[in-house]
Parts: sequence; structure tokens; C-alpha cells
Amino acid sequence: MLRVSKLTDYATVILTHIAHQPDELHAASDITQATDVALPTVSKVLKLLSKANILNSHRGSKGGYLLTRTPKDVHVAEIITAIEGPIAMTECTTHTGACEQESSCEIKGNWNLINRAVYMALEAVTLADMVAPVRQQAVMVNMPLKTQTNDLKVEN
Amino acid sequence: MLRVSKLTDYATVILTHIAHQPDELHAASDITQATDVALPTVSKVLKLLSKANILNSHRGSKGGYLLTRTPKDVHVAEIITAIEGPIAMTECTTHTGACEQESSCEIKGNWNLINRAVYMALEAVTLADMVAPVRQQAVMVNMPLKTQTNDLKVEN
DNA sequence: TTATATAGGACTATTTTAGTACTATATAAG
DNA sequence: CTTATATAGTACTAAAATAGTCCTATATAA
Repeated sequence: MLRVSKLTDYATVILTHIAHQPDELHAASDITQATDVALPTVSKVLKLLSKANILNSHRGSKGGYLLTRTPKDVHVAEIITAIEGPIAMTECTTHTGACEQESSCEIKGNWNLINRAVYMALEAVTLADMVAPVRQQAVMVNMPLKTQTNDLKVEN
Repeated sequence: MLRVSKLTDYATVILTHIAHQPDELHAASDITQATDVALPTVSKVLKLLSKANILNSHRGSKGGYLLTRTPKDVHVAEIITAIEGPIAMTECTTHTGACEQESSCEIKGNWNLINRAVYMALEAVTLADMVAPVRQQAVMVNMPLKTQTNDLKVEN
């Protein structure tokens, strides 16, 4: 299925809400009302987004959360990473030594290639796109081989 | 993390092995030996790939599995779909009615856009690429807005 | 000083995934 | 036609990941 977690989904909903009024502070309780996501869950998501420097937080009375930058500069890849950690399709591409077959594995490099492609797809869409659905589309193109070799740089 | 399941990972390993000798029948027991994946697991994966028409099966003595087509025509997207079902990042994009906020959801269409981008990334890599690591790379490009409008066709 | 709001971490329940086992069916070979 | 071998299909169990909740600490405005 290649799913994004529910929390990540909530994160996009919450960020979309905040992005509508980018200059105001949004308290967790307000966001709960607006999004129908349970308060503890909203709170959890906001903390993660804050930690990832997508939101700034203000404590105390009249506190809340605020975007650290314009929605155009917040990429979907970043949101996913904030909630779920680094985007990597297979264990071996994040944790060295996680797989016993690692040394003899032929396809690790190819998974890295796939990771890259997926990551670029996710980086092409921003929070701004989520807020005001622009009919912009990311499209795959096969580049000439030779010119790309350096780009691959697959760690071994 | 945006993971592919372990079974999918096994599937790529198994298919890579088979693709090395595309004209021979490969029994589950042989593949176990070659890949160090447990027999019941190999068996499970092979059945799924067979059901998805990526492999042909031959029963009985001297039976086994065979690719249905050349490795160049087997896309990674298809392998993932065979093991995990349709590629969709969020629940709402596969199952209508799964989300209560569906009717008022602003970002569903955008998830469809993201799905599309990811799918294209995964379709750009084939089993042939996995077998003989070609230094080919898929790259994202932002297309002009107007020309793409028809392509989106986001169901509501 | 008090009310309010976030920070951080721990914990539990649920769901998903991985892995295994069992029975049925098809085929090649003696 | 019988037997050995291999896949088909399904059901079940165990393990891991995720979701969701709660509690205590800290910061800030009034």
C-alpha cells in the first residue's frame, strides 16, 4: 500500500489549517475544533512539527503555534520526515547492518535510486500547493545516463 | 518512514534472482537456497507475484516459476502493488467513505497529486534496472501549469 | 499568583505485518 | 496408475509498529 501514517495525514490537515492564517498564533485547542482531530493527537503532531522546525511555538497564556516560514517553502517530504523520520523505502538504506545479506546484496543501490525518485516527487509539492490547489504537476523524466552518474553517489 | 514492507523487499530480491536466468524454471526450494529467505516466506511471495501475473507457475514435479515477460517490462510500482495492494499514500484515496471529514476535506485532491508523482517515480524503475544496475535516474520536473490541467482529473 | 498553553516522556491498546502450517490440486516419471 | 514433487489457497499465530492517551514540568500573560 505504501502508506503514510495517520499522524502524517493529520499533520497535513493541521498545517493546511494554520497556513490559511499564517500570521496568527494557533493554539492546539483551536486546531482541535477546526479539524475534528482529538486534542491529545493534535498536540502530539504539533510538538513533532515544532521539533522539526516547521512550526514555532509560544508557551504560556495566549500561546500557540506559528509557521516558521511561508507555506511555499514547506515541502511535503519535510512534513513526512518530521512525523515519521527519514524517508527510506527499505531498512538497509537507513540502518547499516540491519540486513544479514547486506554485503552480498545487489539491489541496495537500486533502492537508493528509488528512494531518491520518491523523495524528489515528495519535495515537489509544498504546503502552499495544499492550501490553494494549484494545478501544478510533477512529472518524471528519464535523464541521459552519463550526465547523471555523479549524482547517484550510492554509499556502500 | 514511508516504508515498503519486508515482503516487498523479498519480492525484489527473489525477482532479481529469477531475472538472472529468465528462461529457466525456478522452484521455491531453489530460491530459498539462493536468497536465504525462509521457504514458507519465499512461497508466499511467489504466490502473490504469480497471482499478479508477474510470474507464471508450473505445478508438479519439475515445476516452478518463470517471468511472464522481460525484466524491462516489470516495473517496481507493479511489484509493490502485487505484494501490498494499490499504491496510495492515504486511506481516503483508495477507500471512499473511510474518512469522516471526506466531504469537507480540502487536501484530498492534493494527496492524489502526490500519489501520482510517487507512482510515476516507482514506474520509472524496472526489474531490468535492478538486475544490471544501470546508472539511469528519474528526475522531477515542474511542468507549466496550464498544460497539465487535464492530466489531473482528480475524482471527488 | 493564577490561569493557560506548550515540552517531554511514558504507557496502553489497537492494528498491521510477518511468518508458519495445513489441505487441496496439478504434473512428471517410473 | 501410482508416487513423488511442486504449487494453490486459506487460515492461524506471534511479533512489531502505530495510534492514541495521560501525566508532570515549564514558560508566559494578566
